[in-house]
Amino acid sequence: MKDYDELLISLRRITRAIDLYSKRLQKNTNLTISQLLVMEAIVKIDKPTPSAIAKSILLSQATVTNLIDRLEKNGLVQRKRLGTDKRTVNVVLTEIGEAKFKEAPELLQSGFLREYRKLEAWEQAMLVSAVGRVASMMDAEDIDASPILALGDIDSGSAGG
Amino acid sequence: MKDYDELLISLRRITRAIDLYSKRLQKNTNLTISQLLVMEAIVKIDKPTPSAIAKSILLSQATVTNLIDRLEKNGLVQRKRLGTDKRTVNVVLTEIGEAKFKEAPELLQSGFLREYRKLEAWEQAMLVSAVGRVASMMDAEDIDASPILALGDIDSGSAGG
DNA sequence: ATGTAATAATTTGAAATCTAAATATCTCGC
DNA sequence: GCGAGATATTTAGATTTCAAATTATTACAT
Repeated sequence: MKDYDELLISLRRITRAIDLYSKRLQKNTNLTISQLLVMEAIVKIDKPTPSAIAKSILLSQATVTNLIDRLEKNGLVQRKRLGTDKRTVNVVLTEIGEAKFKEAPELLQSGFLREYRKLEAWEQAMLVSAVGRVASMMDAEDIDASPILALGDIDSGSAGG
Repeated sequence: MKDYDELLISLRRITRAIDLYSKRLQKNTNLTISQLLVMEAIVKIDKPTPSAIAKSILLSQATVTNLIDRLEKNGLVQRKRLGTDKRTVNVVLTEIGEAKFKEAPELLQSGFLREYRKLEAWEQAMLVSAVGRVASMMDAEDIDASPILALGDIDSGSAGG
């Protein structure tokens, strides 16, 4: 039993719940949370390029390219090279995309939102702050990464997988 | 701007940090967090079968099968049909697996753990409790999903995964 | 102008994850 | 012993995600 076991389990529950919700969404609307996030970013950002979108929703550029591929294939967005710089791609919603986006479901489970909205303001603030704190501690630059590397390929010999 | 935007962003930061850590681990040790969780479960559980492992680490059976495949290919675990019931598979660590497991890295970023362990006990408890609460709210049965489920299949019983 | 470095996007390859379907085995009633 | 239904596992198919390698274009220095 590690001192962070309970936390780890809670985090896995959260991750899993989000994933399952995303998959349910896809089944019902043919859109995943990530795809919706991309669409939201397209609407929000001034001149939405893949890299700007990636930065705004915390995904890598490669992932965003992939998501845009899917959205484009489904006719919801379109790539256009508008600016003078021919490297950059601008992504816009098609009419169908706009329509779908307007009636898009929430990005968190309705069950969660119902509970969350029942809470007192101070309780919500407390949760938001706690989760934010965990996030900061999680994605901070990991200085101690070295000990891991120092063990060095614990495995330098074995099978590649 | 939605009322849960900040929370959503924090959750994405956490998810991403975990994923990146897992990938870094794989690069250095050829093991991911999920694979380590499976190994941990094998050690902890009495007669570890894929389904028991899946239940204990909150993954679907299919995912665990996949992870065991990978571990087996790398020589860290072995499948054995020990019991009288020939359907069930028992998973055991090989010697190599045991050795690797002993020197396995932590399941959360060292940077996070360092920060976490600096906190007062009450602060840790507060974070654990807050994250646990979010998890409960997240993976609770989603009653409002009814529009979807109401079609006839509340799935009483089975399936966990 | 020409070549080198930087930037934007995409492609490639690998892993995790799910549901649903397929396979193998077991239990129970007859 | 045999068939129906239950249980354990695996396979199939899809998506997300990343790093690294590629491709295309721009910016800068000589």
